[in-house]
Amino acid sequence: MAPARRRPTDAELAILRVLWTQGPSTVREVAEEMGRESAYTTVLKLLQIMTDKGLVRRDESARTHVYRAARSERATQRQLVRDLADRAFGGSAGRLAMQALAAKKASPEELAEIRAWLAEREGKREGA
Amino acid sequence: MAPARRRPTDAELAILRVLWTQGPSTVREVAEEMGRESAYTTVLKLLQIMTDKGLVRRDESARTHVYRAARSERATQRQLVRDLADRAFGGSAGRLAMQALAAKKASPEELAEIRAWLAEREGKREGA
DNA sequence: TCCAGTTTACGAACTGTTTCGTAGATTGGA
DNA sequence: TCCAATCTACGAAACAGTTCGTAAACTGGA
Repeated sequence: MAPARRRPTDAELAILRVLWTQGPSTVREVAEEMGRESAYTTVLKLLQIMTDKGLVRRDESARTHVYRAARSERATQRQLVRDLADRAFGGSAGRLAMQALAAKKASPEELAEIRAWLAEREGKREGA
Repeated sequence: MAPARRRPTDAELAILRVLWTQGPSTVREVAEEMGRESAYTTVLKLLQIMTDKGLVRRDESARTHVYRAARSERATQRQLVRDLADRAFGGSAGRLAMQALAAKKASPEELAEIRAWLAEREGKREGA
């Protein structure tokens, strides 16, 4: 069977964030982008481990390997949200959303987006 | 200075969930509630560690100690949401909320709550 | 009093994560 | 060709989290 998908660790997530925003990158590019907080070989090792785990894919055609995220930011965020909902909100993503809105001021744009989303959903619901 | 507050680990969160729903409890009560998945002494050890970390408080007045969560479910949820927003959503709790709504079907009640919350906020905004 | 049962304390093993040093391969330019 | 720079691979240490066995303290009832 497919291996259970564990959530990315903190260090892994930090790297994935770079890959999502910068696109496919070399070890050096990732390390550079992460500032001087972690040594080059630390980033390398992480990327190697992440390759084994299937979190990133590696293009070895050139001497300097190029890594890219195996799953989209979107999909990973979903996974993490689900996971947190299960662990701390009794599985209710709705309650999680509420807390998220209450926890930090969301920008007007975000609020508008959410309203739009709710409105669209409302429309569907009426149709049913 | 105050020690940095790390987020509760998985096992810790599982115990906190019991304490939040059952109220102050003994080791045995917690262990019982968690089913037979973890041995009694595992729960005990966790609660001892959590006491050191300040995640729970221990009443030692009786021979059998009674533990209670040090922080409310609400506050802990907020912390976890903030943390996840920082780690995976560029600090945007609003985007996290969006994903939460998209990730799993929220119940009609939850959606209504969110609408109400947004409406109230809308009112405040208009006043400004 | 004595014992069986319950409790806390402690330590140790095991797993997973993170860190980075060192070694060896490869490359391009002087 | 040779060297300096750059790269990957690997191992090991440091650390955190989780699990549970064992031991010792305490309690209440026979």
